[in-house]
Amino acid sequence: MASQTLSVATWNINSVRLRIEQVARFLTEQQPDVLCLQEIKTAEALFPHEVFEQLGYTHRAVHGQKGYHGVATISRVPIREMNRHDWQANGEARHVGVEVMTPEGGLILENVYIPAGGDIPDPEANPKFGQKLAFLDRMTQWAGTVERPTLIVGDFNIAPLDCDVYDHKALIKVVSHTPQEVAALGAFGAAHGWVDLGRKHIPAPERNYSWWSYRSYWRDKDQGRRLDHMWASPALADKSSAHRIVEETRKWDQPSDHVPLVTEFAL
DNA sequence: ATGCCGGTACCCTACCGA
Repeated sequence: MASQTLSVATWNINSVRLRIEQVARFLTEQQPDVLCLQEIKTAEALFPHEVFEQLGYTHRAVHGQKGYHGVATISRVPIREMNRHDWQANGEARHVGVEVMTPEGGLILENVYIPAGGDIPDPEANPKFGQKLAFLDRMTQWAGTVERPTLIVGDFNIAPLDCDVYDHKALIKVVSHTPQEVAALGAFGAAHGWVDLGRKHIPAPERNYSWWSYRSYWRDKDQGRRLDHMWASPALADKSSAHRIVEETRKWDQPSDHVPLVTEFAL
């Protein structure tokens, strides 16, 4: 049987309703088979299902909530929703897991929105930072139980490598790049042997940003960070054939502060 | 180096994002 290709995208859209036309443009131009969205900022009742339906993305798993957070996985190949983990243990909608049904036996696709963690990198002084670390701990416990080929994607809100930020020394105490978060993400990686596809295909220290602040002085000076990730089980990672960052979306009118990533697999 | 930008909810200011 001829091998099939599957392309998977992830994008923190920062309100799917406000930017539904940008999502439609992205899908039309990039043609991913599956798209994982984060920060949809809507309950499922107001999710723009009809737009995706018309574009051929007839399979959807939406874990939304009113106003904040929320994730959705939409697909033009069959998917089956598996679960909605609450790794922050407070009810926020930050995960949806699906099985992507392919002729080759399928894969598990986990869509996550890891908490940002507030401003102060100290769990005693800042409960949000503690919640971020607790989320990573629960994710790590879960990773040790993964048995099927799995792809975990989304807004990790951590830039792990020195070259994942524009100035390592300047950001070492800034939440998203602190040693404590980087170590917690490293423990997660080790728990399953995840392969960081962004760095498989765009090796360090090459520039590989996925987020730029809305503050103009950061945008203008290209002071970005690599906060968005696609990590694969080892055997699945061997099948990734191409990976790209669609940076142009950051220059569209009223853009998200994150840009999409796309990985293609030869299954 | 800074929510100064940008979003939602709800009632216009508060809260959230990283």
